[in-house]
Amino acid sequence: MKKGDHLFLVDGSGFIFRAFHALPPLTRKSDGLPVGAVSGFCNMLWKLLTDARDTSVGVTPTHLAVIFDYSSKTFRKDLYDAYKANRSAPPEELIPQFGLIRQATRAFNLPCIEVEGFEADDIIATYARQAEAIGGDVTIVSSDKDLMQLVTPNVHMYDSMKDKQIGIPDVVEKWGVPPEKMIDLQAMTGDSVDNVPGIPGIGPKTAAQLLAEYGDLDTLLNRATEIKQEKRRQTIIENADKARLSRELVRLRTDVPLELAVQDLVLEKQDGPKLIGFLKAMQFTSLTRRVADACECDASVIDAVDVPVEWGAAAHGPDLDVDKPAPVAGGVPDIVGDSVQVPAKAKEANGEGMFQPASLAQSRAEAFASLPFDHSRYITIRDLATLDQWIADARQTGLVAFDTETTSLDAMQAELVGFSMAIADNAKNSTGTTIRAAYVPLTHKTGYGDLLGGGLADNQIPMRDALPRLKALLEDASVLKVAQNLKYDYLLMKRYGVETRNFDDTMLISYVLDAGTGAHGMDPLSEKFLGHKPIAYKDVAGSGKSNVTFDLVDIDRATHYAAEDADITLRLWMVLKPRLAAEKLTAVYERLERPLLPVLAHMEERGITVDRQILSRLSGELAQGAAALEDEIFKLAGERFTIGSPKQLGDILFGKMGLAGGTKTKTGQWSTSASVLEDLAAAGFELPRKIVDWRQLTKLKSTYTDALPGYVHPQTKRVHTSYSLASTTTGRLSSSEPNLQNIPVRTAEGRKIRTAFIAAPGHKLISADYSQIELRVLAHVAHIPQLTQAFADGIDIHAMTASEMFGVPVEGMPSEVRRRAKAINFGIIYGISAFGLSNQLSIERSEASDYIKRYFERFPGIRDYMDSRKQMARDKGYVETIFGRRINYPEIRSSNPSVRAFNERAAINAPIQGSAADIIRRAMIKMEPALSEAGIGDRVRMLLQVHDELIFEVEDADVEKATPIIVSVMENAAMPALEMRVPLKVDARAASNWDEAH
DNA sequence: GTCCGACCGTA
DNA sequence: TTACGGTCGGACG
Repeated sequence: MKKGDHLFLVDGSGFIFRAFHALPPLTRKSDGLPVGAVSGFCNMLWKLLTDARDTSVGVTPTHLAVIFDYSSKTFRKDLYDAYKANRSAPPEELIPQFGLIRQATRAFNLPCIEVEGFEADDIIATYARQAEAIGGDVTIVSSDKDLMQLVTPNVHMYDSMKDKQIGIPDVVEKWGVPPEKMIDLQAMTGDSVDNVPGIPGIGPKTAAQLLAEYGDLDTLLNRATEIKQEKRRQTIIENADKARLSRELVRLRTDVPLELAVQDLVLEKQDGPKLIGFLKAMQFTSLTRRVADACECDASVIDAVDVPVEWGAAAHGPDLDVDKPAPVAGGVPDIVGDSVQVPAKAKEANGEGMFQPASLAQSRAEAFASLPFDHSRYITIRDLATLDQWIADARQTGLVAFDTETTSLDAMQAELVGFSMAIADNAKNSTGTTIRAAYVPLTHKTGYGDLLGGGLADNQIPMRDALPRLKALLEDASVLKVAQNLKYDYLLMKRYGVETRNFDDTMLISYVLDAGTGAHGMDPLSEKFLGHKPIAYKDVAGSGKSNVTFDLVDIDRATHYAAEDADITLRLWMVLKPRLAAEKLTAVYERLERPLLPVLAHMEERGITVDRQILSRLSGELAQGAAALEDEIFKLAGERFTIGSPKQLGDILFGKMGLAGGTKTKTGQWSTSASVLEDLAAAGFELPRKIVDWRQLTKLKSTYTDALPGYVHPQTKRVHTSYSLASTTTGRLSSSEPNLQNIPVRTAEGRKIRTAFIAAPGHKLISADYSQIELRVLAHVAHIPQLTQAFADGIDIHAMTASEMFGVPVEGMPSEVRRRAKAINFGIIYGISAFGLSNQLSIERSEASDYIKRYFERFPGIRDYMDSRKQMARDKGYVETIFGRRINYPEIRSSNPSVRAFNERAAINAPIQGSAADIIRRAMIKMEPALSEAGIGDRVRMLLQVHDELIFEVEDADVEKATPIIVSVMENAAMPALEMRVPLKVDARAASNWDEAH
């Protein structure tokens, strides 16, 4: 190597992480091997080797090496034990790519360098300084800030993904200090990702300012007493040692012992066939062609080389908790199922391969796709001997599908009328189904036409005999119970003293597999997977006026309906369960979905007390207020009309009164939404203001104060909502009848409703809510250093955003500036568009565009994140949460641009909203065991969940003990499955009503 | 009776 | 700009 030579040092380890997040996911066609980073790496290398001159580097390398980390154990770990301690395991798809990129490097005939005990950065530093000393030039192919300290007039960095060269001015522009001060700057700011402590509360801005003033870190520390700001002075003095330690951690070593001298890194000629053999193995068709053209080889005669792959992934997907044995349900029955239920034909056709999850799922789907339903095989069980036999058969096969028939859709009020079972026999039978099903009527009444009606129908097993047997079956952990929407049956049976154990829920399995592709109710699933439209409930029990409760349904008709439900449920399980393993979603189902079912059932069963007197008093006040407004509205309008009719109101405002500024809804009606009315009110019109006020009062009255008392349970005197586990696309829960997730909180008037939600006598309500959980998730998934740092430092996140974007200091910031930043932050989570933001902030579209542009400049990781989610949704048809929950977007490739844009925004939002939902799910699952371990499991009762908030009812004396446990479970909910890059924060408060606790 | 759109409450 | 559920009016049969 001599003066004028040019050494390229490629940061191989850095590239793979960066490429993984920045580039669209890509898998090898033949087997799904993830190869996105490998592809990016090969393309980048090829470009550098062939026409680096045309990139922003502008020169061709004479020497080149690719550098890797040897392992995570380095000398830094000896300096500081916690260094990189909170690094989580790399994403599953990355694992095989580490090895592949090394193999790619060798295929390119390039030296592949790693040294035990040192990071790639140290090796790069050593080579860079050596080359510089000889008089050569150096380009470090990386954009990692940790390498910026190496930049000199002769050493540049190159961000290959953005094709951007980084020199001294670029470092100064980005960090406010020249490269040689980067070490001091990083020593002060620390790095939460690598666990470099730094000085708390000092970010890059402050650090740069201090360095400008004091010159370097030592001087600063020596003269720290001169710092004017009291708080800052104190933390710097207190953390001087941490800063010195941090400096040693971030300072790169330039004395790494190297086997290959810098002269040996000379660029060799490419071996075309060798490279093509590798590229073909990776199935990179276009790069293979380009390489073949360049070296004038005939790619078609070159065989793909054998590339060993370390997959590093279990068939069931990631295990989400390492410290806990996997919950076992259905291991044995799965096998029983395989060997018996698939009709003989499907077995033969698929041969041995069917024992692989994917081919089993495939063959099951085909076997059941249109297997006919034979109702004549359904029986009614009316005697104990037959019932006992069926239960024995269920024990024998270890698997039974069941369904309850009741008098109500409300599991808290329903009475058990009968139950059905379906069993898969161990019989070889090629002529028909191998599933048999039966209905056990228990409390059917005599016909309702009977004047003496109400008596029990004849020939039913008495409840007192049947119930103990049903209990024994449902509580028997050696038998897997399968049901559709089991939470209903679980709660119902719990009220009869039965706690169902070892279960699967076909609705939840479908939800985990196919969220986003349609409903997960039994009827749609049956049509979709079994090609069968089930008997409609209303055809059995009637509808409308002639609707009867199930106990009045004729037992023969009931048998057809009920037994069919159990039959369908078992078939759905056969089809869906193997897909979990085939699609690597078992862990999501077993860790996030199934265990939540009993937790929610218990919450629903507990209910919450609402004070009916408070509500009725509020109703009176609201009625009065609304009546007064009505008079004024009619006077202003000059006529009486139905204020609640948007159609009539639109005619009055924009027709009769001829107000300007109206917009139309998509059906062509005048829009009278609150924002339209607010605009008119701001323009000086009285009527719209009154309408807005009237709407608020009547909304509160009709939706809350009038409706809630109707949900008070006659026996428990409490309100029992119902949570749906499977009705959102993102993994959130929903609440209905009543919806307790939309109780007002924003206005003072609305909050009064919350005062009616009270703790039982001698108890308090504790409300514990996550602070900014979605923005924290965003910081984590998109790797936004400023956000991560701000959360680590406990800084006001919206103010920080405003400060970054508008250059306004946090202290004394006008509230309007912060408000805008806040709207932008939320916009980002929602998949921002200039149109949406301009609406939200009532500003021009062009101004909103500028904001977004500036945001992306300030936080470039955000744009990368958004692009990568869109790309993933397009490539794979789904995106996923940090715990692997999958959300499908079948319409992401729609030719309709607005449909497509909508799906893209949703695909950006879903991983954020869904990851937050997964986190609180984990907290809920862990809550009862944690409280029990502390000895207060039976005295602290979780009642409600409102997306980022949990509400508990606790005996007065236990509040002090319970609160820190609740907070800790919530804050640590992601662990140990996942170490987040940002801390989670939970605020908790206790009071006698929900308003004061919140 | 049942369905749909408009509107509005929550995170 | 994301995700929900409930109430109302009004049109349909």
